[in-house]
Amino acid sequence: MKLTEAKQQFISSWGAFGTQWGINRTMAQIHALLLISPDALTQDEIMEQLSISRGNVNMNIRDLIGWGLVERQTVSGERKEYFTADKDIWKVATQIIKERKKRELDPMMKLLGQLENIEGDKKDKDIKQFTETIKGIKKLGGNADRLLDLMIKAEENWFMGSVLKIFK
Amino acid sequence: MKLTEAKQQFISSWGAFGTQWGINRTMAQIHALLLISPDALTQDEIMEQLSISRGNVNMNIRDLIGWGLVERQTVSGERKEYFTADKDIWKVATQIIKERKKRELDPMMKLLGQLENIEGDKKDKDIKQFTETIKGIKKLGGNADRLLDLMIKAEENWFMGSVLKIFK
DNA sequence: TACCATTTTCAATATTTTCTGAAACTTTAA
DNA sequence: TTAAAGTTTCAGAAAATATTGAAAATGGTA
Repeated sequence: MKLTEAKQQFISSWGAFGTQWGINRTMAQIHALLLISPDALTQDEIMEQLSISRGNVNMNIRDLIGWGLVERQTVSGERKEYFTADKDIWKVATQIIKERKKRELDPMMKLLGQLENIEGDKKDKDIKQFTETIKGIKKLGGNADRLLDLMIKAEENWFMGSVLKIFK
Repeated sequence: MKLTEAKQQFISSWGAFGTQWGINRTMAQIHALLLISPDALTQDEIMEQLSISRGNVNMNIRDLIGWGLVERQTVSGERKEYFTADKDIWKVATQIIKERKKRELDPMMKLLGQLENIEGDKKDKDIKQFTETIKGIKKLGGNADRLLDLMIKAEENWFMGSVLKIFK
């Protein structure tokens, strides 16, 4: 397969993949483009390569920076800004986990904590089922939380090595 | 907190949570409702409790069944259909993992396999970066795949126990 | 200061996704 | 059969999201 074609496919699939995970298609595509670009790119280059507007590039880049996935670079003597993505996929993954945990899991755990104590007869089957469901989700969430923290802190080799070794 | 209020909050937050993960808000809400309902519910009860249309309930229930998260029940002598969700949260989680893996990770791995071999000079920096990025994602995907398979097959206690023990 | 290159913002627009509701269909029973 | 009770479908409407593009803001230079 030719590089140009492969690039196209990768960027477009990565965008579609992102959509399924609640990530803006363009944001995923910009990230994909930066992941496969050896050098930093300018807004104009991104606009051109993905055929999207300046405003769109600007907003999505800003989000990607907020996710800690993209960095702004300036070349001394130039006014223009360049953008790069960290190419270490393990770091990319842990960064995404870190952010989603902070943005989604943490607030959810907080909510569950508030919903744990319900007024009324503990024997009532509605109350019982509600409380048990909340408790169950909270427990799973807590475990996930610890597992993800472990991943965030771990080195890829150490983590994957240790965990997958459990198989044997 | 009163049960009615807590239910409302849980359902609405679960819906919002789902949205962020690329899951239809209503589908997540129906699932939440069934998770906290001790008895199976009919389409009409779901319509009423969530204030949504019959068509909406029907389609999302169908999807939930497709995800293996909800079951159809019939009571002998009655024409009506009842729906329940498995209340075991670990099973719910593994079922979701299983489905997402099948629907998303597997196709992605297949695509990456196709993008691995690019025609042209292996020394060219564009080709090099592209190939390395693809390789990196593929490796991470493979590890995730094995880890998730492990989770799917494991008992909660065994899995969480073994993995989290690595800490110590 | 004025000027140019570049970035940022955001109202308007376009696109995608979800939801409704009524018609068509199915099943059961008299 | 026919009817009643329930389910499914899907075209069109509504809502949610993403995108554009041009004006405003910013930064650097002479």
